[in-house]
Amino acid sequence: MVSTESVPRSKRRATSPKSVNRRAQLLTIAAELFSTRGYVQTTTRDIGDAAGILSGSLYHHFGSKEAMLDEILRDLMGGLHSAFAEIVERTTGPRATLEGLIRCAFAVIHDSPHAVALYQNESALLAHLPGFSYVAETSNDIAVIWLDVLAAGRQEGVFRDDLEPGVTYRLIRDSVWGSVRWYKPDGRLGHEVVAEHYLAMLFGGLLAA
Amino acid sequence: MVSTESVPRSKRRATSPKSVNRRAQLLTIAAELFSTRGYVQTTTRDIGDAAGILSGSLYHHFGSKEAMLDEILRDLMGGLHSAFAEIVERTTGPRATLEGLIRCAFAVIHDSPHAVALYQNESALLAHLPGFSYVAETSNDIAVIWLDVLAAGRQEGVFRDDLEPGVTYRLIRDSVWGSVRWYKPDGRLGHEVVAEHYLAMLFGGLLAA
Amino acid sequence: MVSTESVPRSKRRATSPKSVNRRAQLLTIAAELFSTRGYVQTTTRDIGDAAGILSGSLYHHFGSKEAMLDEILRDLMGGLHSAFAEIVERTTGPRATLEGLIRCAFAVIHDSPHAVALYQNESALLAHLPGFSYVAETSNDIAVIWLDVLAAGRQEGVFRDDLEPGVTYRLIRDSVWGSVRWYKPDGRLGHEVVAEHYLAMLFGGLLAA
Amino acid sequence: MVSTESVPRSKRRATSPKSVNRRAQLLTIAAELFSTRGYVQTTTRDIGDAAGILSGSLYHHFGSKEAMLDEILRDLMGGLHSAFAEIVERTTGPRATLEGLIRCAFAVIHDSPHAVALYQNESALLAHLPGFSYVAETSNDIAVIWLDVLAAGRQEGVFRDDLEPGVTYRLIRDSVWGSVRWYKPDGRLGHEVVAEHYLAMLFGGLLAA
DNA sequence: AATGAATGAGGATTCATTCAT
DNA sequence: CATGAATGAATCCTCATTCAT
Repeated sequence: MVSTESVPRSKRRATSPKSVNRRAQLLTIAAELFSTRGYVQTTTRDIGDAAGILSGSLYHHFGSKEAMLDEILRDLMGGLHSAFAEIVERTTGPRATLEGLIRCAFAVIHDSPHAVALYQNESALLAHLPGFSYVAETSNDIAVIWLDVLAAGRQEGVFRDDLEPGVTYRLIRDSVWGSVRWYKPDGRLGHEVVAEHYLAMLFGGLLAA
Repeated sequence: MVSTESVPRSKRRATSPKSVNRRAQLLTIAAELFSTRGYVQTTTRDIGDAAGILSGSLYHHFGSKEAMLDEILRDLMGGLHSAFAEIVERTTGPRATLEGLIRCAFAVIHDSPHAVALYQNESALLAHLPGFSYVAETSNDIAVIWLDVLAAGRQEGVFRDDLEPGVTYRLIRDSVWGSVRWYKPDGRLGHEVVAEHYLAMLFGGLLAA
Repeated sequence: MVSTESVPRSKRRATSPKSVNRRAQLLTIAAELFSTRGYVQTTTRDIGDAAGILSGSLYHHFGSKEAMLDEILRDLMGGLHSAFAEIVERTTGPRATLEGLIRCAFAVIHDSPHAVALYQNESALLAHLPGFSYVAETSNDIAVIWLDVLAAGRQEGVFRDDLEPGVTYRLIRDSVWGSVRWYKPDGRLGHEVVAEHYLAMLFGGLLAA
Repeated sequence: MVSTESVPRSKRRATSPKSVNRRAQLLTIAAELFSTRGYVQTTTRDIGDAAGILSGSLYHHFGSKEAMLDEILRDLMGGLHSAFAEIVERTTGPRATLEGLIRCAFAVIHDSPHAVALYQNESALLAHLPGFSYVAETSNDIAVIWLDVLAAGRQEGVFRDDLEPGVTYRLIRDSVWGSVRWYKPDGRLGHEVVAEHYLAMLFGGLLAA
């Protein structure tokens, strides 16, 4: 997700490496603090302390604390949207697509737990912060993608007819993303296992045959 | 909401009835603000403004802002626990019990959306606030209740054997309580309908027969 | 200036008197500090110290340091404009009017030296501060008043024909308002004396007959 | 203004010529910024930006931001004093001398508008900045020169007897130097014209014959 | 019960300045 | 000469809380 792709290894040394790394380091630190303590509860001093610099020095890299939040969320939302869009293109059939989306979501939670937690936990804040409307907007775009899959599956008779896609989507979404609060990236329960568990339950139902 | 309506002067004297009402009024206002803006973002002045008094005057009714949060959460958690315990006693069979628990949860969301949202959204805060450990504790007690039902159902062959109760519980919990973020108490979709929808999906699965 | 109009005299004791005074006191203190140290160099702590309260307590009375500056300047500019307009109405003939304007200006400097000094010294700041455009605007309105008098006097043959009103106005204005930097309100040289001196020099010229 | 123009590489080595130029360039930039935004409001970053370098790099040329201000003002005050002294020597008769001083002042405003504006606008700051007492001192020396001329002219019967030289000096000074705020060095109104206008008004008075 | 003035402990941000590279 | 990361002190402002009236 933070990709360090095709930059010629040789040229790497020159301008960016240190500064780019520093920014990324700081963002990682900030994301973790934001997600565990909450954005407002996290002081710039907390971030500075965790990074080993003074809080004022953060402003050499970022315009404000809010700018850090913005960068974290923008990365997440952008990556999320394109990842989902790609899955829709790559798969055939609503069931396969939905499986792909769900597996992808759990993978993202595994890779960027802090950013996702931030997005999950700070909804109240984000709704009121000017300049963060793109979060809700991308959220909506993503909802459209998932909804289309659910609606198509119902249309095609793959998904049950008595379940309303709008409600179904929300219920699925909350199960999936809510897992960020209990999933441990380095625990014994891998994200693929959790995904498989959820898919089994979602598709087959809780009841024994 | 800001109302200072005409309460007969005579009735004003009785200390308890009025003050009890006043406390409840203030808590309702606070819960709404806390849940929409976030606890930290809500200032005592916000609450005072909404109640038509000055922020300092809140301290005649409550010891602190935190005390208001405490009272809101204590009411919620207590009610939740006893409601769930009662359902366990009143019902027979894991399936009926689980149905009861889920219907109850959606009903609570309908009745106390703000308190539930508070509990959902402020997890990061609550984990760090001293004096609020009871929230996590009651949370745990409740988890035990639900887990017991799921485990018993699996044992009895009512629920699928390949689904691990611990994971299942979390997935169900997040779907159910997560709905507080989108459920509209005065919308056209009643809480019973949502509960029914979820139960259908949970028990029968998403796939068409 | 802060108007306490039609409130029944009897009830007056209740709310305003203290707070109105406090605001005025604080503004007086702020104006003096602003004008002697400069607006930016004056810290809210300076103001608080001078007022005997903590800097944070200023925010009980004013929304910001800038709001204090605003109130000071708004009072000055408003008073200035209406005073000049009144003089134009009350006098007849360009010479008498100009005399009136000049005497009034020196009187204002005597009465509100700090506010005038502020206006004189912080032109660079005021030009860049958003929300303070009214200062330049009122300044312009006032310039129009003075210019009209000068132009009329030249037209009527009272003032010399070889002096361009635009330039003349600026030269007069700077002499008059510039005196705020050296005039001492409690010195032996009264503002009437200074006005008379300037009028003598302005009308008759520096050369001996 | 941001120019990094093509200076022959060969010439580059000589430490003084290039660096002297660079210093002068930077001072010019600083003077302009100081005079338009105010000294305090101008950040070293502003200066660096305008010069095309980083703020930290300014410290290769100057010891501090204050040192830049100092150099600007020292140049101005020194030049001013010697120019006035020379005029006193070169002219005969109070009237001719005063004319010379005034014409010179307007010429200086034309040549160094930013430095003069700085001196005019930052009086509050300069009075409190330690190490800048020379500004007030030279100011005083200059005042003595002008005062002597005025007093001599009055003594000799060239200037009116009813005008007190001390007050007269201040009124003249403010008109003259105040023009820095509105005079446009590249406008259609040349500084000689303005000087002539002022002299006509000052000597002959505003009233028509 | 409520007011309104004040406290005091932060918290985000700015900025001149330093220094290793 | 210039960079860019960092410092550290100061500044404006916020806000829960107290208390005399």
